[in-house]
Amino acid sequence: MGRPPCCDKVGIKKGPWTPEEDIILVSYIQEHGPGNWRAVPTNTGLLRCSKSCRLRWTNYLRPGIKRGNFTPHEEGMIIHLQALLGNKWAAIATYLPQRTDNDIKNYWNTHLKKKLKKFHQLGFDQPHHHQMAPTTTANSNNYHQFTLKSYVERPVNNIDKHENSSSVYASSAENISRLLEGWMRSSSPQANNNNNIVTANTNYDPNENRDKFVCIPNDDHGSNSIQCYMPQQIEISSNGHHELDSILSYDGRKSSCDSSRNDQEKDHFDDRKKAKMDDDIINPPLTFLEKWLLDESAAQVMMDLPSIF
DNA sequence: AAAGGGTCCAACCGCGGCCGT
DNA sequence: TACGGCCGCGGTTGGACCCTT
Repeated sequence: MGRPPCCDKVGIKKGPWTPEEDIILVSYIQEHGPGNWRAVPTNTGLLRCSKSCRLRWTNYLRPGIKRGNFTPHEEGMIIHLQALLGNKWAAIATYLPQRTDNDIKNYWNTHLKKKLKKFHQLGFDQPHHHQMAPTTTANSNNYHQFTLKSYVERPVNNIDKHENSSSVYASSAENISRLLEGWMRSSSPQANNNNNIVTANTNYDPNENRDKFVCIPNDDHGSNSIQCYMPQQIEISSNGHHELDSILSYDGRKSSCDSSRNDQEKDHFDDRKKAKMDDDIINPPLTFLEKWLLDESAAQVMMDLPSIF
């Protein structure tokens, strides 16, 4: 037998969220943490399905979300990562803390696709001397021929202090307080209590938050140190190199997350992986992403993009 | 000033994998 | 082991807003 349904469809509210609903949701999550979405509508009295609650939290109320225009740096990363990973927006979002997968997806569909199309029409669609992603997805684009240097060299200390993990909840408070601006002024004592809760949260579980960045230590390639946002999956080893499974294991023929791989294939895959890991201990490799980011040969092309657009 | 078209983005939908029962 | 709900993801939609004519 399965679980009981998370919610019944009858009486479920749809459409835009009200500030009141946001407060209820944020207050609840502050107390209980994100997760167990099935219980959220029941415990909060929200007339929303669990899915809607999760989406609202993930795409709007979650701490550390940055709204507004994308920077050229972010644009470059999206273009780059889309070329590498395809339309894996959630995966791309792990490299862009503060941006949701939904935001990235929207931005891609509304801005970048057009820009790149225009870029192609300007005659930049011939194969470049630098083919960066032989294992890229089936997307029949040539975006992979570009690379962007700017975000590779972005020092961590340029990152706004509000972006670091110790203040992620402050960002959430900003989000919702901005949202609730005006409403709070004329609100009841209850609303003021909620406001206090919103701004005073300390219960946020960092393990639930993908909005993290780590500093990749200097490497030995005669390059500036790489300091960029990286997803949680990265493990920094003692020798300063890191393993990025999601990239390293990416195979253009078959994704590493393809659960349809049969056991035999999996065994071979595991053997190869183990052999590679052993080899890596002796010769710590640059990850595919690192190699890509460090390749300066095509950097200038991408740097010129803004002026072209 | 109004109409029509375009743009943007929050939210919904449907699917597939995971996991509890 | 099978069933069925939960969760996360990518694709799509609808309505508000903006721009052009």
